[in-house]
Amino acid sequence: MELPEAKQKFIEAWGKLGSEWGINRTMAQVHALLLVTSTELTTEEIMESLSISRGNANMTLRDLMGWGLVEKLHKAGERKEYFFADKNTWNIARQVAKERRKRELEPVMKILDELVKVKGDSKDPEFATFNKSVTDINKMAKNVDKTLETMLKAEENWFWGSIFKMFK
Amino acid sequence: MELPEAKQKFIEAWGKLGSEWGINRTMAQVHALLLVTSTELTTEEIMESLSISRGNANMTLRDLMGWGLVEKLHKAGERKEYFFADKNTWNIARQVAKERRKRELEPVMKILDELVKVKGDSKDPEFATFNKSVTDINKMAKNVDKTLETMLKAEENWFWGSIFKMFK
DNA sequence: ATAAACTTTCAATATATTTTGAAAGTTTAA
DNA sequence: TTAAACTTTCAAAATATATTGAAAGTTTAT
Repeated sequence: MELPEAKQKFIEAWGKLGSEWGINRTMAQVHALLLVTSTELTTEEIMESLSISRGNANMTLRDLMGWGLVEKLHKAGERKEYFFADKNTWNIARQVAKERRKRELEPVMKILDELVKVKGDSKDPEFATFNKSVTDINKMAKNVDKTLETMLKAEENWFWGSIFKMFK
Repeated sequence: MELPEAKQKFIEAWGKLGSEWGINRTMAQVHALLLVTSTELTTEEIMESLSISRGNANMTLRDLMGWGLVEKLHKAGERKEYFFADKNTWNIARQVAKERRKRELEPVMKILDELVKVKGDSKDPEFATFNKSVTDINKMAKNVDKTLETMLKAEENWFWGSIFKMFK
């Protein structure tokens, strides 16, 4: 397989994975493109390369910057903005974990905390079932949250090393 | 907050979280409804309770059974099918992890394995960048895969116990 | 000030996903 | 059989999400 075809395959695969995980396909594709490109790219080049419109490219790049996955730089004497992605996979994973935790896990945990407090007759099977499910899910959410917190603080080797210890 | 309102809130929250993670909202809501209901429910009751059509209820329940999150049972002397959800949170997490691993991680890993093999001139920055990104992502994917495998085999206490050791 | 170079916005449009509901299919009891 | 009770299917409709592109906005150089 030649490099351009391989890049194309990577962009497609990353786009598909992204869309399966609630990240818009174009956003994942722009990210993928920047990951496999050694130079910084302009909006123009990204539009061209992925056949997307200016508006789409602009919004997507802003989103990616909002996620902390892409940065822009200005070259001396030029007015165009150049974009590049952090290529450190560990940073990418941490950044995604950080954002999703904030955007999705936190709001759900807030609701669960409310629901755990709901009082009722523990003899009532409906209440008992509700209470058990909500309490259990709340505990798991807290475990996930703590694990993510650890991951955010951790160095890559330490983190995977710890995971591997689980295999004994 | 009263129980019916609390159930409603839970169903909404679970539906929202699901849709942010690539699981269709209705599917997550039906699952949530079954999680907080002590009795088995018929298609009719689920349709009624969530205001969804028969077709939608039927397809969603089949999907949930496909994910291994819901089962049906037949009551003696009755023709209707009754549905209920496994209420063990750890089982739910494992089941979801298992399915998504098979449906999403495996196909991506297959592509990454191909892309890692692509040969090129290591003096060419374009090739070097491509190769590094793909190789790094492949490694992380393999780590995630192994962690999931461990999780699938593990008992709940052992798994979270191991995670907690990470905090020292 | 002006205009060229560039970026951002957003209403309109296109695309993708989900839902409906009525018809077709299946099973069971009599 | 037949018919009632129930489940499944799927084309059409509704809804939600993503994309376009031209106009408006901004910045910089002259």
